[in-house]
Parts: sequence; structure tokens; C-alpha cells
Amino acid sequence: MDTDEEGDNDWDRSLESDMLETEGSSTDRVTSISQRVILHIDLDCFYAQVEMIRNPALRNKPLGIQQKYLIVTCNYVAREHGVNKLMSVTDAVEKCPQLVLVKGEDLTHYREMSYKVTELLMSYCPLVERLGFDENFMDVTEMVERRLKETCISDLSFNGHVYKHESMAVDEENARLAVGSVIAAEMRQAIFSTLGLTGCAGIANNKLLAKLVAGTFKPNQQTTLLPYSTAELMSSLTGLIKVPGIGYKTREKLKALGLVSVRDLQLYSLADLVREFGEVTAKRIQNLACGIDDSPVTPAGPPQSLSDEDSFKKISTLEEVQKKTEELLTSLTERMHKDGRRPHTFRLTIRQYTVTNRWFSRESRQCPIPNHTGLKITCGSSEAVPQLLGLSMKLFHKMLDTREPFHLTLLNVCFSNLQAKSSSKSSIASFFTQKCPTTTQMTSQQQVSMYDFPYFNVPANVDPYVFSQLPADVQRELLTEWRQQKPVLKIPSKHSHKTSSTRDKKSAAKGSQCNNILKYFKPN
DNA sequence: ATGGGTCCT
DNA sequence: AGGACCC
Repeated sequence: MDTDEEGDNDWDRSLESDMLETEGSSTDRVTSISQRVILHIDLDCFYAQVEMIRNPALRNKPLGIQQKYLIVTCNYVAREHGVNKLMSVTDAVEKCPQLVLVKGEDLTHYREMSYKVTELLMSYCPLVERLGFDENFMDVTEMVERRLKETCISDLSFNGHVYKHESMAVDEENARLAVGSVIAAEMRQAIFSTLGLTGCAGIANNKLLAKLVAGTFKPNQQTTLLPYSTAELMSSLTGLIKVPGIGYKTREKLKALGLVSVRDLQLYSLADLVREFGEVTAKRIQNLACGIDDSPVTPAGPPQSLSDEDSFKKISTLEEVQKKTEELLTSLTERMHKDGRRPHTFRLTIRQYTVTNRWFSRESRQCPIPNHTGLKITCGSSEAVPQLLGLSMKLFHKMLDTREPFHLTLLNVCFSNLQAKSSSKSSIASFFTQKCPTTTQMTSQQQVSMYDFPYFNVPANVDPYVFSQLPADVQRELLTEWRQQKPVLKIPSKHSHKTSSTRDKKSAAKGSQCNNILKYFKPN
């Protein structure tokens, strides 16, 4: 039923849409050079891997990571025993009585490892986008172009699987993806040898396809999608909800239109779809169903918000609310202090128990953070928590009339509107005004060869991580300038601490003076 | 669901 | 402030 043979038109559209050239260009050569090469790197059972690194004795045992009554993920030994993600602890232990459980409600270690992975990837190529804690997209198009110029096509081969092929010769058409597959293997190897983590990679011409194809061989494998196999990959999806970008609500609306399969959505009238969703969304979801996705890889910076939450069976008194909120605030302010930036907005979120459980919806109230409080958070003063607790209770009373009985099942505290506490200048501007008298050397990392080093074309005195934090258009502008000229900007290199000209790692990790961006991308 | 995150309306 | 999406 799901087999699809005649729908060729969709794939012609797909190819055209991803081309950078305008419609007139139809030669194969132009087509192939205009395609992006996107990697999706997806760590295997991430929380379980982190716990197995923390305690290697868990390696050969079935391991489940428990949050409340749920197994949120488990290692592959546990999966062999029939344990799966998001199983209840009861069901999991029934399936596998020897299952070892590790509590995973505190995300600190996972978050730290997650940023180490992103940081490592960014050291090769600045265009890295995070998705959750365990997935990263990379746009390696420029790296591929550079390598291709110095590589003979006859010396190339695909690394890992090629979707729906047992083997694949490299020719001019697929050479760029082949180079992408080699780069993907290097990224996975770098992650494994420096952090001890395994993962999967997908290599394709856009994010959607890279992500989907990454999942076709698991765990610890990689797969490349050739453009002409797009139709097969998309129609292998068992339902519209499997298309990233189509979530529960959209699936339900599509179901109401009679659309349940990917193919249904591909072939549905766009005009009718526009009537339901509006033009932008209609086009986007129909394109997704066709494997078309021109969304860019947007480089990750430091997080836009920090939050801490806890769920529970029941909280029904003000005292309990106060106590739980204080706990949450204590850990959140600690994290915020380590971040180094100053939050300007505070939000309190609750979830109320209701019998007619309207899809677990939350309510929130937010307010500006007064200057004196914000400063205390950032400098790590113990007075910050009581002040925030005061704010929290005010917000709480805006949501609930506490003269009436209440039943909460969740509390969340969140800092947002995070601003670098810089001295008058914007933080980005200040990077470029700091002077660094000595030119520092770029050292290669780990087993990475100099040839591969990420910032091949950025000046040696530019910190790659700082560079990677700049908006993409600024990056491109600077790269263009640097290609033509000597660098005009003086920026302290992160490697310069080795020659003692800047802060060492420890003071950088501790120091409240340390630049906020580096917090997330420097080892602790 | 859990304990986070993103961006858009 | 809520809603959609992602893990």
C-alpha cells in the first residue's frame, strides 16, 4: 500500500528547491555543486552512555535511566531484554528483572557532556546546530568543497552505509556526499576518542533528510542518502508524525482532512492545505513530506534560557510551594551564576491537576528581574534566592487564588532574556576591541590533522569558538575579508593560556569575569 | 509522561 | 502567555 512508484514529480521539485541556482540552470554539474552537505549526528542512548562513562561497571549490565516512574532511555543491553524508551519502571522491571536503574532527573552531567560534544564539533566547523542534548546538525558544505579541490574522485569512497545500496561507486554526481560521509566518520571518531561516546550520523542535502537517514542504521553507524533515494526514504515513514516538524497537533489536523500517510500529504491539494494552515505552514509541511527542507543550520550559541523544574503527585499548600520553589531556585541561580550572564526576566510555571486532563497544559507568569536581584544572581550572592522567592510568590498569586484549594503537579522556574554583563560595549563588539599583542599559534587538537583544522581560513589569533558564536552573516563577512586581506582584528586566542598570556582554564571556569559564551564551550 | 529546550503568534 | 515543535 505504501509503495510508491509513479510520483516522480515530487522529486524533481525536491531537487530544484534545494538548488541555490535559479531555475534556468539545469546541467548536472550545476545541480551537484549547488547542493549543501548536511550532517546529523545523533548520540546513542545519550543519558545511558553518560552514566556508563561515570560508572563503567554498568557497561555490560542492562541499564535504565529513570526519571520519576519512567525509563527515559536505556542502554542496548537493556533493549535486548525488551526494555524501551519511555516505558514505565514497572513494565521495564517486569520485562527485565535484572535491570539496573540510575536516577536521571538531575540533568547536570548530561548537559555538560552535551555541550562538550557541540564544542568539539564546532572546532571543526562553526555551523553546528543543537537539537536537544544529544543531536547536532552540521553544514559542512564549505569543508567538502575545500577537500574536493584537493582530492581525486577516484581516491574517494563512501564511509558507512549508503541508503538502499550495498555499495556505491563515487562519481562526480555523488562525490560531495562521499566527502561528507568521510567527514561524518571523522566527527564520530573524534567524539569517541575524546569523549568516549558513540553515535549515528546521517549525511544528506538537507537537515530533514540527514536526520531521517541517520536513523536507518543504529547504533553507532552512519548512512548517506543519495538524492534520488529521497522518495524511498520518505515513503518508508510509517506515518506523518514521523516527519520531523509535523507534531501531534498537525497530525490530528491532517487526519481530519483524511491525510494519514506521507504520500497523502505529498499529493494533497496545496490550495486546500493553505486553507487549513495558511500559506507558510502549508508549503512547509507539504515540502517536508516531499523531503524538501531549505531551513539553514543555525549555529548554536549559549542557551537562550535556563530553567529548572520538578513534577510530583501533589502539592497543595503554600508552604510546600515555597519549599519546592526555593529548591528549584537554589539550583537555577547556581547554574545562572556559572553561566556568567545576567537574566532580565523571571518566569514561574505551574501545572494544575484537573480531572478532565486537558493535555497537561501549563500556566505561567513572568516579570522583569529588578536590577539589585539580577546583580546578586550573577555574582553568586546568597541573597538572590530569597529575593527571587519573593518574586515567585507574587507570580504564584497572580495565577491562583490561594483561598481556594489547589492541586499542583509541576513547578518550573526559568531565567530568560539573558544578557552578557559587558562593560558598556556589546559582548561581540568587545571581542574585537580587545588587543592581543602577541600572535599565538594554532595548535591542532587530538588526532586531528592540521589539514582538517576547522578554521583553516580564519586568522591564527582568532578564537574559533568565539568566531563560531558570531551570527552567520557576520562570519561570512569576516571570512571574506580575511580571505582577501591580512587580519585586521586582534583577538586573544583560547590557546594563548598555554603561554600564560591570558587566564588559565581554572580561573576561566570559576571566574565570574569570564566571558559568558566561553562558559559553554570551554572545558571545565 | 520527564526535564529540559527552540521559535512563533 | 500560550502554543507549536524538538529531544
